[in-house]
Amino acid sequence: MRDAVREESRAAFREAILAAAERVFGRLGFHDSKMADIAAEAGVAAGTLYNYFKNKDEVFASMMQRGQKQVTTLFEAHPEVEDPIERTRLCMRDTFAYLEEHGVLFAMFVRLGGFTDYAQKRAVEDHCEHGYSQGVHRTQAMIRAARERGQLRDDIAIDDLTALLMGLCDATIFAWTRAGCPPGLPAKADTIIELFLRGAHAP
Amino acid sequence: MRDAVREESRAAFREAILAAAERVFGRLGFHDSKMADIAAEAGVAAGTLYNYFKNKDEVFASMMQRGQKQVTTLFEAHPEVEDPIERTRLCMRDTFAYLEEHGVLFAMFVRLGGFTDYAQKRAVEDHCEHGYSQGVHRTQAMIRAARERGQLRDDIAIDDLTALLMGLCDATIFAWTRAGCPPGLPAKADTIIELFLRGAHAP
Amino acid sequence: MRDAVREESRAAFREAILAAAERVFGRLGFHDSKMADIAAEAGVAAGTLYNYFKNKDEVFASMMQRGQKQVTTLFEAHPEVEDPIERTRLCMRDTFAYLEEHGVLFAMFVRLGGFTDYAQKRAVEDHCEHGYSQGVHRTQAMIRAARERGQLRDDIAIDDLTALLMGLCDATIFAWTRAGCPPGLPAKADTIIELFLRGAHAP
Amino acid sequence: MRDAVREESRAAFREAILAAAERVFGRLGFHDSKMADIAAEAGVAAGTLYNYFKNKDEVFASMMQRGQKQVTTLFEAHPEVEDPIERTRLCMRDTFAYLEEHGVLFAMFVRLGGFTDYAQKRAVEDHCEHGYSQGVHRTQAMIRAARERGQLRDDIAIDDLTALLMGLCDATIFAWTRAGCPPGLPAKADTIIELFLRGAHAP
DNA sequence: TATGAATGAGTGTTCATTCAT
DNA sequence: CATGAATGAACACTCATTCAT
Repeated sequence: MRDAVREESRAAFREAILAAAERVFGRLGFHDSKMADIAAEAGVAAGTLYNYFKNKDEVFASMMQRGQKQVTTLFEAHPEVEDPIERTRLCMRDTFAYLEEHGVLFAMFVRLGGFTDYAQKRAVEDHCEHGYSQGVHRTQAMIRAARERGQLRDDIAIDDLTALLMGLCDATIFAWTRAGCPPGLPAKADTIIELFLRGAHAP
Repeated sequence: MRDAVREESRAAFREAILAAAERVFGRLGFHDSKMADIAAEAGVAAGTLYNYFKNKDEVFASMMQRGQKQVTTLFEAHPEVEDPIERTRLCMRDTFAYLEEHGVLFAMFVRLGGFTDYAQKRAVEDHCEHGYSQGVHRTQAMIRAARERGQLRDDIAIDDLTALLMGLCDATIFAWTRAGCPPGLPAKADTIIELFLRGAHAP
Repeated sequence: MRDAVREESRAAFREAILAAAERVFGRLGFHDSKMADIAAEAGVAAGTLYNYFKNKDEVFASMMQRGQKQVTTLFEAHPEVEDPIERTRLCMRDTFAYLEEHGVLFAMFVRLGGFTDYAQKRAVEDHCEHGYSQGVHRTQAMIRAARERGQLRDDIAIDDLTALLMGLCDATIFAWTRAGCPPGLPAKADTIIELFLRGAHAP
Repeated sequence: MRDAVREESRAAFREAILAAAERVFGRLGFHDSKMADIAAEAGVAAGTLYNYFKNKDEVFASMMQRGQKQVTTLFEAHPEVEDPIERTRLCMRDTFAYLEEHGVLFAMFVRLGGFTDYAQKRAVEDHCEHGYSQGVHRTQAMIRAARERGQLRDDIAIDDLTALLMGLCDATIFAWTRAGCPPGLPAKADTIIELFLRGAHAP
């Protein structure tokens, strides 16, 4: 029982530290985020971080994993909706709502794997790569399913369609970031799906 | 005259340093690139860098500016082509060819402004912002022109169409990077334009 | 009565901790031995150490004192033997046997007081100094007694004779350590006494 | 020429740092000596140390090597003296004179290899081991030569004779240290040789 | 009283920047 | 102006010690 309480406390600490890390890394990037910043944001002493994580790299990697897990959950929602495109629209809305709540830069991290700054480090590259691959595979599966149902044109490679859809999301998030993260991101999901399906050409 | 020669020599040094910086920053990211690395890559002593740039930030900012200038030039080419969409396709090809030659990570920098790592730094943010804005404005102008010619649907906001097109480029570059930068990037310009115009829906 | 039991329990804890400290300090030296190591070796929690000792220095000092007490006891044995040199030989055997059982590095500590690493620290220096002085005085007393009995030459200062005998012990222990602590150290006591008395010169 | 000057300057810096390290390590031991202390003692900035040595361990190891080289030189002097014992007496005097000039604690390091504190560290253990072994081998060779000339008794193992002589030196140095390093150490060489040859027994 | 997690002062090391040559 | 060594501020990480449970 004592152990159970302790275990719960440990989990709470870990979660608090990771949430703080998400905010700080999101705000400053990997290198400019100091362990002291994260500790302060989490309301603990610097040394405490090392009771939960081996080092800074592990904090970052764990934060990434946590974010990916959360996003993955969102993207596996709505299994009751049969139409893969419609299901994707709903998941996209949920994910965008999640992004509005959580840091945007963190979203970039999830998407890009902290690309320019961190992806070189083998220690966490696998997590990032894995998270990205998951997204690609999920999207590809959806597109394949939609094509089998005759919903998508078949004169374009699946990879290109995947890139199209993911690029649309990415660009939307990016533009939204640049605009200062105004409310209303989830509604963009509809626009994305519309553009993905019909393109920009005049009718 | 003596001065002219000297001035030319200075320019050559600057150019050599920036080219070296592009390679090193592209390879390692901002923080992991040491001034000594850049100096070594450029074949000069570390101290020499400070005769041409005030500090590391300025090296980075100048490198970004240089890249943007080069890309801008490419994007202002083909003024003889009247059709804005066709002109964009050609410019896109040229730009993609440029990216194949130069470092890919550098391309990410140009596009994202070293986003996750560096954009916070006010010192260079303006350049990045400016480079990105230029891209947005150029794209918006093209889309506006195309719409005025009746080539694009008008039930979607210009901003969204812009995000669509830029996102397609971004995602294509990104996917290409992940695939290990195989030759053939320029050809993707056609796919992008096709998808941008027609969308993914089955006919 | 309750108090007596408690007192006994406290003593048992102290002893267990000091025995653990002896092993750990012997293995790693003062600075590389962490309080956590000692606690683990003793099978208690780190915080518990502080219920028995004020701090790390006191653990070390107490451990030294304990070792010296034990060695002192050995050296005060055999009071029934009249011949001081013969008595010394017997005590030396006992002490060497004790060293074979306990850590060798600890033996070095007892002899040198953790000289290069720790003797600077005033907190424990007194104990070390005291232990060493005790050894010197004991040896000097023995030599003086032997000289009074006409057993030792009198053209050499007592201090030099003392250094000779202690140096022999020290060097023997040291060489034995370097050799990997093979069994048979006690037998070296005879060689030491023989060399001490007759020297190395051919007869 | 420029290079020659620079090279000389580098060597001077290295030497100054090692001399400072000798004093500081001798005063405080390995762990309590901070890089900042050594730098201050050498009159340079902390960072400068790292232009000459990879890390603290390397500073220590280099310092040890330097000391051993110097002592080795002293011990290879007087090749013109045929009698090995007489030659050893002369070398011992020179070495004792060197010790009086240089730090005593450093002398302990040379002899013991920083035993209790540092010998665990594999990084430098080889140097220490090597230095110690050299001393052992030199002494053994001398003793063997003396025995072949019939100068030493042959009923005692060479190893034991070696331990005797080295122990005498060690103990003499140690006792001298404890006495506060009074002048007159070189003269002790005669006493050592005398005791080594004749022993302490009354005639 | 035992526990073990929180604490935070302390240190080895890096690297952008300066400057004597 | 090029050089490359000196500088020292900054930071990740350790671990003796404290204290709530």
